Amino acid sequence: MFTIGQRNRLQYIILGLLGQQDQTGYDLTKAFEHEIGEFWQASHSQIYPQLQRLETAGDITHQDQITGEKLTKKVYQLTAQGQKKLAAWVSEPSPELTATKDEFILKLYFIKSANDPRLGPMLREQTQLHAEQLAHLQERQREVFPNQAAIDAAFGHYLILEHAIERESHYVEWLQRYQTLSNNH
Amino acid sequence: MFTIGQRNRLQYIILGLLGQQDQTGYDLTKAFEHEIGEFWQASHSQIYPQLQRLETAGDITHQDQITGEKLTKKVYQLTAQGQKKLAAWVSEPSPELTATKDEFILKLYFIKSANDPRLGPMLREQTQLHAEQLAHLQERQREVFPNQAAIDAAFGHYLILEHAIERESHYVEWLQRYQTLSNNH
DNA sequence: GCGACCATGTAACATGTTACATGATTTT
DNA sequence: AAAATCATGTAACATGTTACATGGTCGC
Repeated sequence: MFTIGQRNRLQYIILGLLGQQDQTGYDLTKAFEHEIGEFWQASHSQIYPQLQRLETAGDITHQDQITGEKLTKKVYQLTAQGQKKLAAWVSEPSPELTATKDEFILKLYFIKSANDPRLGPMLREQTQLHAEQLAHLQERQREVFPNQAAIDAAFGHYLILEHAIERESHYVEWLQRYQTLSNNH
Repeated sequence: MFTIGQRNRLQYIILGLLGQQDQTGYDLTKAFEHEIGEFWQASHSQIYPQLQRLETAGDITHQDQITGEKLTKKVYQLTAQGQKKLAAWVSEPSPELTATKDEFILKLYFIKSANDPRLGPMLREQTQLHAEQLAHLQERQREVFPNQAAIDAAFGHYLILEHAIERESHYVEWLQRYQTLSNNH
């Protein structure tokens, strides 16, 4: 029912990011940390080899660019083939459900009784965590989408940020609903 | 911010399942397919080696049980050490956010305009998918928790099923909110 | 000159998926 | 007798994380 699949999504994300603007592996690494870090993660040790493979496959090319005296950066850009590949991926169906591997949810599964003394502290800890994440996402929304023009220019990003905010908001609400249980810690 | 970490959660889930009742690797495999498939997945090729490692570590033991003429099953059970390890894991904080790697969300990120003709079909496809999942979860809830006694006996499971239902319910609602966009397919 | 950051890689290891492999039991 | 299911494993491969490794640039 849930298939993650070995589908190498990373390559498409890189293509998508390069579709927005030419950039280096370092820039892409930063983008994964800040720009889309809420939705996908990848470290530079995955990104650099993947860039090499994409170039070999003919989906991207690069120009060397010198900074200062001799620091050589590789600025990557999509080829026509890469653009086609990206568009094909986006248009393709996504018929698979996502497996959310949430450790807290898993631990809850093994809590048998509403009177278990561990329940209260666990719920409080998660409320704290998700309330912080909610605040972070709301801050991001204010930052990235200060006006309608920003929304119109990156509508998909706006949608998924809104979705993430609502999801966290619901998560916190659900946690708080049972917060009063076992307040004895 | 999001750390998945190489924490080998599988071992704890196996301990948790064995804590509920002694069973074979085959039974555990089935449990991952049906019982907790909504929350975690693992295939038999992960489970059997992990059982061997847990036994070597002294967290579980097994008795051979003969079925029919000569089919030998290994029925695993927790040791006192395994029980301790399980309890320690549940009590431990879970301070890390879960990275939800949802391919559809990722694709949306690269949709720049509300007028993109791909948007409507994508939203409809996902609505279908998540509405089905929602129905499946609701069916599970009716099946597993037909009365208050069932809830009292597996309270954590009840909580996470409720959470998953509400999450899917919100997901569908959010998708439908933008469903009217680009109805030209 | 020093520290923070820019910039690019590889190595080792852990985890997860798909395929390969075998044989017994039960149901139709 | 055949098909479905029970039952247990290994192998090959893909993905993802942490650590190792190196050197340049920029601001103070």
